Amino acid sequence: MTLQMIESKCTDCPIRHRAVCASCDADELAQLEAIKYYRNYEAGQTICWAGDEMSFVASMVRGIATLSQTLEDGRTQMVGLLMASDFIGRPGRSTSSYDVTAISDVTLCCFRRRPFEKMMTTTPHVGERLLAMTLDELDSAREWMLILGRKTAREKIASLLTIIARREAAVGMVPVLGQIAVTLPLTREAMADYLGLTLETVSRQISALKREGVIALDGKRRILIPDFNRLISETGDDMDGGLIA
Amino acid sequence: MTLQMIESKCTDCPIRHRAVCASCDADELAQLEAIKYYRNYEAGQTICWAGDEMSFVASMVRGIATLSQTLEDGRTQMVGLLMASDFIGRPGRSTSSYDVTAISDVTLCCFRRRPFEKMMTTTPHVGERLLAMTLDELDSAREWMLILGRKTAREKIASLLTIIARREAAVGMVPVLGQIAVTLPLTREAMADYLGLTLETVSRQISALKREGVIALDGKRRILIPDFNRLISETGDDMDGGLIA
DNA sequence: CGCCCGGTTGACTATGGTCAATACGTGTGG
DNA sequence: CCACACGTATTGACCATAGTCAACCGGGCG
Repeated sequence: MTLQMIESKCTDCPIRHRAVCASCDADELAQLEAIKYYRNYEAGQTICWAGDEMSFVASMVRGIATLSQTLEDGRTQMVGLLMASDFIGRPGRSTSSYDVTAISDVTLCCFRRRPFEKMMTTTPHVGERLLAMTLDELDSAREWMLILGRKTAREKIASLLTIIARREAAVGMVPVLGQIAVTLPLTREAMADYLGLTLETVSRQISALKREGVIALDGKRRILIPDFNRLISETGDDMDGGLIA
Repeated sequence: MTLQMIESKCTDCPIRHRAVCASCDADELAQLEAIKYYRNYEAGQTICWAGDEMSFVASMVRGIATLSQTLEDGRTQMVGLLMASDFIGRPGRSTSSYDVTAISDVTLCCFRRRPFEKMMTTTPHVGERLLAMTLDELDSAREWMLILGRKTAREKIASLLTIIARREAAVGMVPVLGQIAVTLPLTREAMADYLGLTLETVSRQISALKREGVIALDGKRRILIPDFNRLISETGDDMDGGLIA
């Protein structure tokens, strides 16, 4: 049992300024406070199955979870990677469209569905923030469509690594001078499900990138990136830059 | 020059009840009316390029357009198919993230960006409706991720045909008894860009489905579906039904 | 100790991509 | 009117990338 972090005050919350509540004023925050409760999940637990009734929507407070779809013959495709401050659930729909799985220990800040939906119609900031977040999600989903549809296995791996590195950087993990380290929270199989590959192909491509010095491994899950631009040049994208000079 | 359909009154508009203005009341509609204007594009014209400054957001009134992304070596992936009532543009961002191309003659109902964004903060219904539409878009993007990442070429074609058939049905094209006809507005190349395939593979798979009697062609662009369930069984999805008993 | 899980690697195969020839329909100009 | 070119689609031969099946490795834990 890892039941830590039973936060109660929104004002102390680590995701206060990035989650769906980010632009709420004190009064709105109080309303949210009244309908919220925390839930914890252990690594590997399923948060919900596609088709399940969901009595709440939620913000990810801590940990990592995946959103995935499965064909009946077992092929699965991950369609979202949820990290701290991401939103779970769809206002206006009471069943989940996807399997949601905790892949590390996860803490959710849950809001009961009905009161939350009501709040969306009465207070402007929640809906506005949710729209902005949804538009961002849509952009990343479309970025993934490009990766899934048009990139080679090697480019897919490089793209995944740069995306995770950028997200970790955005959340505030400071890059060590010159050498960026990514703790990638995914098994080879999970990466495969994300990238539309098999786990063998993922393993082979990671080995190839390692062999050629594009990345280095520290254990199985920690990846060191000696030259971020080199990695970016393997993604097939524009060398637009963004993170790192 | 096909400058038809210069509608002016929102109340007569064919997309009045499905577009971003769907849930507006009379007063809100009047405000929109004040900032709107129409634009026409011919088949093949580019509405805007990725990175372009966009001074407006818009609703598709008529026609079909595509949203696509291109890698610098020319590989392109379509990330959205816009039909009547779909929304173009992203409030809060002034440049387009994607290439938008008219593939049939298109009429847009454009709203000047600034006033539109202002309206989003002052009137609730526009933002709410846009959120609902964006959530739907996100769902279809994720459905496409599954198709792109995990389906075979044959399943991809079958999936595309069922999706277009369902959308045409939703818009009100009545299926002929037993025999559904889909007028697919896409060239083989556009289908390939949508499905993450080459145009040759698209052509081969369509020929195969025709050879086996799953579909029949009427010209190059019109596809007859004698048994919709048969086609669904080729998509790899659940036989959940939905359209047609 | 031995099992299990996650990962790596190898040998072979299959699916879809590449390159190229051909067909078909439509509009243009001699 | 026909010849031609152009854009779109079809088909074939060959090939490359990634998938399949299987063996093996190494660490953690009962």
